Amino acid sequence: MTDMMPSDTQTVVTRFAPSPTGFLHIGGARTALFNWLYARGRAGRFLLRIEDTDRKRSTTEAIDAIIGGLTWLGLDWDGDIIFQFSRADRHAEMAHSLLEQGKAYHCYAGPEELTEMREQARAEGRPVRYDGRWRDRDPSEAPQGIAPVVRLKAPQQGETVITDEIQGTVSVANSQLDDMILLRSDGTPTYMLSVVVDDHDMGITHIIRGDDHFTNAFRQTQLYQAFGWDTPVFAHVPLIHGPDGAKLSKRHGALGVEAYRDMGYLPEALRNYLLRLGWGHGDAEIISTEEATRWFGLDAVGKSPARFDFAKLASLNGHYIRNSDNTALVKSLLPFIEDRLGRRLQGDELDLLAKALPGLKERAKTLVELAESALFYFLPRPLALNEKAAGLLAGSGSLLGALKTRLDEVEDWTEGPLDQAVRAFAEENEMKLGKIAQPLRAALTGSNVSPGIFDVLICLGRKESLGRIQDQITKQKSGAV
RNA sequence: GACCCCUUCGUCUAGUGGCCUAGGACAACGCCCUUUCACGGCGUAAACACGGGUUCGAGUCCCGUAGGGGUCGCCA
Repeated sequence: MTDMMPSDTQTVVTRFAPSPTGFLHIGGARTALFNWLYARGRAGRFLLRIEDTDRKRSTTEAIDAIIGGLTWLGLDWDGDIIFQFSRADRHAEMAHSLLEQGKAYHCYAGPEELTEMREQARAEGRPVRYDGRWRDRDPSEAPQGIAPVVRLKAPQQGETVITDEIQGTVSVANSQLDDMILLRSDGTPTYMLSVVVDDHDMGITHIIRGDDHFTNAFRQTQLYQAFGWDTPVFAHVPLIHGPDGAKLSKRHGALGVEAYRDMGYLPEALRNYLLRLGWGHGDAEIISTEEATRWFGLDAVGKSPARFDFAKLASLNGHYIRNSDNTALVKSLLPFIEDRLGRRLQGDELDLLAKALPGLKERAKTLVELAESALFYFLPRPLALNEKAAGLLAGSGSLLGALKTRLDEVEDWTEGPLDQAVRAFAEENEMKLGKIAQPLRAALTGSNVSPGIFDVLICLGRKESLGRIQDQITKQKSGAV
């Protein structure tokens, strides 16, 4: 394995090469992350290439989604984005040079003929592949009026070996590989040709990609050999499966990274989670970007597929939320709150949010949860109560009234005096603090769950707190009569 | 079907022949902390797919079986 590595003096160049046929899904995001980490940790370059040679399925929306996803994740690439289709002439030119050298040939078998060939092979239980029927035919036999494709004249004897940094050394008999199409009948290059030429021209030293490309590596190796080029280092990363163990595909639960953003996950949490999916470094779980670039290597990437587990992502996300800088957190949280509130937050409300955030962020696993837990601060009086809060108040009798009388006397609305007043009130009534705090919490927040009660009292302020308590007293009285 | 790959607690993983009566994390459960919920602390339960070898000794090496996955496009 080691002797296949390029010499130490060569700079590492990796690339992420998605096809713009949909959003940036979670597997692609991890592939991008691994490539980014590998290059960044080795003072190398990380390039982005959009594989848009399928003109029918490539969309600008998908390109935007991929760029947006990478940007949100914080994975920056070096230089300009390469659009593969813009290099089609170069790819075709290389195919023609192979044709001239007799290493490729024209094939006149049309789509129907090939389908028929495959169906028959399948029916007879034979391997399903092109049988090379035009490989050695004389050009004079070419039928008129049919545009041919160009196929590689691949070796039929021996075997093709790839040395993969993750999968190890694997060989396949050349008899298993058919002559791949290089140029379509309209003269445009296929993926197989384009990747090889681009990876070579871009000076890619390490190809880190999903395991679904593993068998492609054999065909690509044959192409590298036909061109007389050295192969880059291959590293095929096992795929990510869904929670049920089935393949995580776009139609089976795979989501775009923007969906994770909308669910309230932080990019640093998603990055940390993705990094640990299929890769490990001893017992390390919470891994900073700096540590990740320092530690990441292909030798520690596992060989088996991993299942996606939302619970662990959520746990990591909670950690990153708790440890977020408040100013930055407010910025990412604000859209979630305003979206739920249906309006923008005013200046003094922003101050309130900043003040309340430390108490709030302790208890949320996503920005969605965080936003919902913050909502009560901004809702107008009188507050609607959830079921449990209503139950707490119903069972508290005249407690609120007596408590309010006591709180009315507190002029210095800060933790010390408030704490003192409420505790004194509890002692006088021979009640545990919880018996008082819970109804108070219900009146103040409309819920049975919230940050510490003194924190809430202070953030809300004297006037608003007293007002909210009075609302419930009034409601109780009217209800009693 | 053919070719190739994979298999340690429910999940992600540590483990590269003796340090393993298999470690960590998430989830679960219990206890503590406590004004609720979280956080935090402590603890419990939980795995080397199976069968053969090799070896003084195997989770670690080899073979087979079973299960899972990937690929087999004029898609990428």
